[in-house]
Amino acid sequence: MTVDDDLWSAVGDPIRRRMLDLLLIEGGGTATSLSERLPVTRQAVTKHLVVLDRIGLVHSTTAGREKQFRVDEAQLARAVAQFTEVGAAWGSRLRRIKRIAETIQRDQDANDDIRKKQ
Amino acid sequence: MTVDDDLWSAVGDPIRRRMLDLLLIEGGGTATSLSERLPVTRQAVTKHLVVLDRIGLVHSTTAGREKQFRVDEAQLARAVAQFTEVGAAWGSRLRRIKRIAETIQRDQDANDDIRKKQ
DNA sequence: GCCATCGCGCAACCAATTGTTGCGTTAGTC
DNA sequence: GACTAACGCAACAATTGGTTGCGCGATGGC
Repeated sequence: MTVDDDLWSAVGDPIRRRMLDLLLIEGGGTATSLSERLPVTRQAVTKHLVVLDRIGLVHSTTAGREKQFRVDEAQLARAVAQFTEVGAAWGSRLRRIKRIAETIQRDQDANDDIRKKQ
Repeated sequence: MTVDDDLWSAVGDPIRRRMLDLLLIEGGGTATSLSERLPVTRQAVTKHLVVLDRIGLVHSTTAGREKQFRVDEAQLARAVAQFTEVGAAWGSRLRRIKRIAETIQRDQDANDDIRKKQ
């Protein structure tokens, strides 16, 4: 499996990443409910949902006047796998980069802990 | 550290990812040398290099009429850390996603092995 | 020294993506 | 039956990623 550009670029957009976050946290949502927590209009959210739907990262079910979206977990897992794959591809110098990356990640986790305790 | 949208979207572009690949493999390169191995013109590559330079993923040194670019490994490591961070954010909410992703990755690695042996 | 050429930078232009506003339609609610 | 909530669609603007075309400074063969 080579890197899937469509999948990657879909997740590359910061708004779409936040949408996936929200859908995961709340176990689903509609264009309207998502737009209330995002700095864009409902129509913009709808367009993003079309993109995510087209590549299968989300699916929708219509109930009455609501159109509920939820994440396709298997597909999202594929995306996560791509991140690690690209990360792995980076390096004959990977070892060094990976070590640095892990340090950054550890610092990050430490900061999260501090923040959590406040 | 929250996710850095600029860093992410810089690496989100497939052409820029390939550019980083090439720069890593060959230890550097110019807009012209990169464009020879990419399906876009030199001018397009230049624009991408500007983007990568602006966020510090690459640096340039001018020598005569050539402008040599090389990757900033620390910055690239930060990018890799972001991938794992986002992956972890989704994974922590859904253990299952993480498990599936790891399975996909293992399959991927296995395929790589096979390919290598041929 | 001179001139062909190589690598770059800049500007104009085109197409796709991402956002907006405005309006129409359909499904529930009173 | 009227009101409202959720949605779809269309027109438009801004940004982004690509192209072509041109000009300029550095280099190297003669």
